[in-house]
Amino acid sequence: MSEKIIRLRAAAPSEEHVFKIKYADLLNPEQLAAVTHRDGPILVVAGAGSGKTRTLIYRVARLIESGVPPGSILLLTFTRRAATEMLRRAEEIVGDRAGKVAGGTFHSFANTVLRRMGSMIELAPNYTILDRSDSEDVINLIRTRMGLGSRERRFPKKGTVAEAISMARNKRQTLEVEIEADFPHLFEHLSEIMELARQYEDYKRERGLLDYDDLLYRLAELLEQHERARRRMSDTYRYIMIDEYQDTNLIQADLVRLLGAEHRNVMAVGDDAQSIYSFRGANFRNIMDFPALFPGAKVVKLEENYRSTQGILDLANDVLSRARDKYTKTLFTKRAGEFRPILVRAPDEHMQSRFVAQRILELREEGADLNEIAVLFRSSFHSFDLELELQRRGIPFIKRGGFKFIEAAHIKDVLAHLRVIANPADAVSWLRVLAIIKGIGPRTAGPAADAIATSRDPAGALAQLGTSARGGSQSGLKRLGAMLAELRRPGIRPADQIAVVLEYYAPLMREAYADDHPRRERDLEHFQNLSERYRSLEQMLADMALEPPTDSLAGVLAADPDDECVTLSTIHSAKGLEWKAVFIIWAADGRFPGPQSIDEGSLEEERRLMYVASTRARDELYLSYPIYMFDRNFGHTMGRASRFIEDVPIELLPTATLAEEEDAAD
DNA sequence: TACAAGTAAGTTTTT
DNA sequence: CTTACTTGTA
Repeated sequence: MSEKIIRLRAAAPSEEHVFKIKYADLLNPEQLAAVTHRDGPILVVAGAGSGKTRTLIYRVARLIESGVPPGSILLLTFTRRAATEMLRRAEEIVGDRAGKVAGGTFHSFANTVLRRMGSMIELAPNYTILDRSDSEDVINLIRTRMGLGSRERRFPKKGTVAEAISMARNKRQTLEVEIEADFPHLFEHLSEIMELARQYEDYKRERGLLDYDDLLYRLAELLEQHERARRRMSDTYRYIMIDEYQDTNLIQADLVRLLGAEHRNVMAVGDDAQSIYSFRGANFRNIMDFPALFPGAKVVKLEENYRSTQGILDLANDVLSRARDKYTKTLFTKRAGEFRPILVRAPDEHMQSRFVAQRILELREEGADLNEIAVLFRSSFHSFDLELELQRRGIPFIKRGGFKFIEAAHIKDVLAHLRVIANPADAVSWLRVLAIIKGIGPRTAGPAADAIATSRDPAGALAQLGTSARGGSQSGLKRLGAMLAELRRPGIRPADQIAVVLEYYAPLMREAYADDHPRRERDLEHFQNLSERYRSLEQMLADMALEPPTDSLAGVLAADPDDECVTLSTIHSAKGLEWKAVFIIWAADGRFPGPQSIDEGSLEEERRLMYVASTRARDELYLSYPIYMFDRNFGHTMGRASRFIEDVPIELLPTATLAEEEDAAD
């Protein structure tokens, strides 16, 4: 006869006294609801400036305080910067425990997992990550090999083909559907492009290459096909948070579904009105569909804005109110202030630049920190004239977005040498490495690169090539072989490897870029400095592909990063950031929206972009455009205000015109 | 066959 | 400014 057992349950530590942080005092009721939510799916729809980041940070703190091990929290963000910044702020609240939280972009997370578990799906752990231009190089190579693009029938450019292929994958569509919908002008080449895409896939698989899309696809493949991997992931990461959910695409949503399937502890945070990445396959409907992905998801809305003054919000709301898809959100604030944004009509581009520079100097006089000022624009080249003007007046700035340091040909050259060390099967990098040598052109380099990459003994294959090669290339190949041997020295640090490459590459570069090699040499020095942080070559290469230094080339040279400086940024790169004073330049039809955004779908996205731009400002917002615009196609034309602000009532957006100062006594 | 030099045309946003 | 393609030269 067994005795009956009565089990005692531990008292639920439900009350707030367990927590050191007084959440209720620090957060509004909606934020609090999101922060104190513990288990199960939750969607936080957070308007611009509504304390979204704050909410995420306190949720991390709260989970940690509740006894959740920091290592079992995964924070997926749009950039690594965003993740590190959030975790830094969480550390200020709960101490360095927060540093153990796993965080990064979808791509970097996928990379970490695939390096560790990729062998389960026949993926060698030393794969190389192809950035966009690498992919284009591969596509170009295959195109030439297929004999496409003869004189009679022009073939689309590699960039366009790469874009179509990537877009199809990001939207989970067949190439055929994608091309028909978004690239109708490529339709006549459909069958060739499809064959090219097939060969591109094979090429990557055979040579251990992964492009950005592969990182996501192969992680999904791993999780879908291997119960064990899926279990391990969801055991490791019990709590998942995703920031900027409106800019995820279907594969990313799939990854979230797979990662959260076991425990369903998933928090998605985003704002449908700020969806600006559809060109990357993002779909703002994703955020609406979150409750369908995780039925029973709690939904919290944050609508109170803590960032901007009412005048700025009035303009932002007005821009959004004309959107085709009506959003229910209307931002409001309790912040007092009479400031109204102003639309400045400049006679020409240079006057616009002078206005911005002058106003920046005035703001500094008024006591503003230069770090609190930003100039935003639709396309990276819109700031060229302003950059010159700022330089002329000695106003320090950094530029974000646009052409990146890492994309410069000479940096890519140096990286290619390191990449063939990390992954000898990386034929794209071999191609680059070989083509640098004098006497070797594309005709020779192509097959040679493939021979080396697929060889069991790449170093031997290279040496053999050196002896059989004709003419002048022999000595070059010999030098390359010797240099690579030195790179393979066991225990060598990445920074020293770069030093070895530079010694070899510098003379070659001086010849190849005779006109401007001093500038490029400074870049290489900068690169060498960057590399000092790394202890593993693999990590450095992955970082360079996934989270390259965000400063563009111009910015690196223009300012010491420690100094106070104005930020120039594309609107895309300004996402999630805020400044005291913001200028939006080139707010002109034909630039913003640009000439390629004439269809209704992309116009809607451009409008959201204007919304994002204007909600970056806390206290002051200036929009401007030049009246006389020079256009390559139309010559000089009269500029008009961007259609997104054209109909804004003048009370919400007063205008001003620039005039030269009268010549007073000097 | 490799490559320099010259011409013509296209140019968003990013992991 | 970059890239793609042509032409001329070694």
